[in-house]
Parts: sequence; C-alpha cells; structure tokens
Amino acid sequence: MPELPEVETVKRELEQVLIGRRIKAIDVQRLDPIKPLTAELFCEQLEGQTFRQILRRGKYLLFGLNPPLWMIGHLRMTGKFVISSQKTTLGKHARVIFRLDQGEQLSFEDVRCFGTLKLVESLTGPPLMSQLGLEPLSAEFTASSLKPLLKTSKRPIKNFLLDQTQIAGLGNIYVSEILFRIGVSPLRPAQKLKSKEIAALIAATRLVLESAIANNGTSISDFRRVDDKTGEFQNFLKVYGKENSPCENCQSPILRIVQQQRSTFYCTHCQI
DNA sequence: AGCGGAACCTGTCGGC
DNA sequence: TGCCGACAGGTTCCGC
Repeated sequence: MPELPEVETVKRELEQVLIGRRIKAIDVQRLDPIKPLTAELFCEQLEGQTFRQILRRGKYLLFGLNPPLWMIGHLRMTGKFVISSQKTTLGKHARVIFRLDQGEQLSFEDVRCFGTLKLVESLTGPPLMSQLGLEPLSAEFTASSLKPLLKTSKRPIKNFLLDQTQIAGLGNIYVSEILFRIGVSPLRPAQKLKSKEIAALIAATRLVLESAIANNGTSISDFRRVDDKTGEFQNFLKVYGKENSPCENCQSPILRIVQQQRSTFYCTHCQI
C-alpha cells in the first residue's frame, strides 16, 4: 500500500501523539508481523520502553525507543498504525496492540499480514538500512548522484525506479505519475535517459512526493491516516488507475501494461 | 544483470 | 446467490 508520502504522513501524525509515551503492555494477536521473534520475546523487549523519536527511511518507519533499541516497521501493502483510546474496540485486523501510559493504544493493523515489525539495536547494520538507495527528498538526490546509477542499468526505467536499492521510497503509483509528468515511457531503458530528462526526473520526483505529502498521501483502497481520515492526493493522479481515460494533454486513452507483474499506466503518445 | 514466476495473506470486484 | 479469476500502494527468493 503505502509509498513514501503515505509513510511520511503516518510518521508525522504518530510523532504528535507517541513521543514521550510509555508502553505498558502489548497484545500480539498474530505472529506474522513479528516473526521470527516469539510473542514473549517481542513483548519482553518492548514493555516499559518509551517512544523517543520517529524517523522515516524510504518506506520504513523507525521508532526510537530507549537507546539503543529501535522498532522498524514496514506497512507493505495493507499495514497501518491507528491510535485510539483503550476503550475503543478494535477490528479483526488488529495484529499487534501497544497499550500506552495515558489511556491510548497504538494498533498495528494489517489485512494481508505482509507488514513487519522488527527490533534492532542499530540502524546501520544489516539487513535493513544498509541496502536502501538514495532518499529522494534529501540533498543527496541530485543529477550527479543519480546519473551514474541510471547509466549502468539497461532495465526499463519503471523497474529501475521501483528498485529500493537505487532510490528508496517510490512505489507503483508515484512511479507512473512521475514518468507521465516528464514524458518518458516506462519501457525506456534507464541508461537511455538524456541529461535533460534526468534533471526533469529529479524535479518531478520532488514535486510529486512533496505535493502528495502536502495532501496527506493517496487513499485509493485502504490507505488511511492515523486518525482514519483519508489522504487527498488521489484527486491529483493523472494516469495511475486511469486505464482508457483520456490523457489530459492529448486525449488519447491511457494504456495499462504489466511490468514486473505489476500494472503500469501511461500515455503512449505523450511518453516516449 | 535482469527477467518471469511464485510466495507471503486476505479481501473485493466483475463476469457468468 | 454462488463460484472463479483477476487484481491490490510491497518485498523476497528461486531458476533461467
């Protein structure tokens, strides 16, 4: 489900309520998110801990607890964090529930059970953070850092942009949107992008991601914010999910194709 | 290197 | 109403 803007939206909302809160107890309803840890070991390490800070890297949420402990969350397709009062009865998709010290609860909910919660004592060590690529909203995301990566890759640019070890945080929706905005076909080999197009790619990536964050992300099927409100960026999508709709530039129908077993939407006339 | 396919799991939607 | 296949914002592993 969520890509960088949705994860960033969740991060900002969680830090409003979570910083300084202590974990009093944990209910593990399903083991999938915490595997391979047992419920006993997971709870034992976290109970009594206080949330100190929340960071985001790519699509990962990093919960800083009492140093050096971190809980690294990944929402995958349908994961979400929900804050509510402990008086609230949670739905059947609540997988791990953290009871906090002021009557609130943090619930990790996940229909498909792909999401993960992992405990680590360092953010630099394997297997997670060390293999993530450029952070697209950081100062390091420039033509000079991206160009050498593109030039060595023959893959279609869509596949390249989805590769988290190259750029961390883009997913299926935003890649289609970004490529439409720069007029580049998702099928074009990465190394065939011209310097001008690389510059445009960087600018469009920043613009689309920042705009999506400003609109609290995209809610197409089940992304919801921490307070269960929807994001609004779905109102600004130009190609994603718009098969057969007229392109807003040239009116020709938006095409849906499959790359890496995933839908790609684009305009064959405007994107070359 | 990079592709296709399957797997992880559950739910929804459209067609017949 | 019911069944069946396709599809879903992600990642990883395996074989070619």
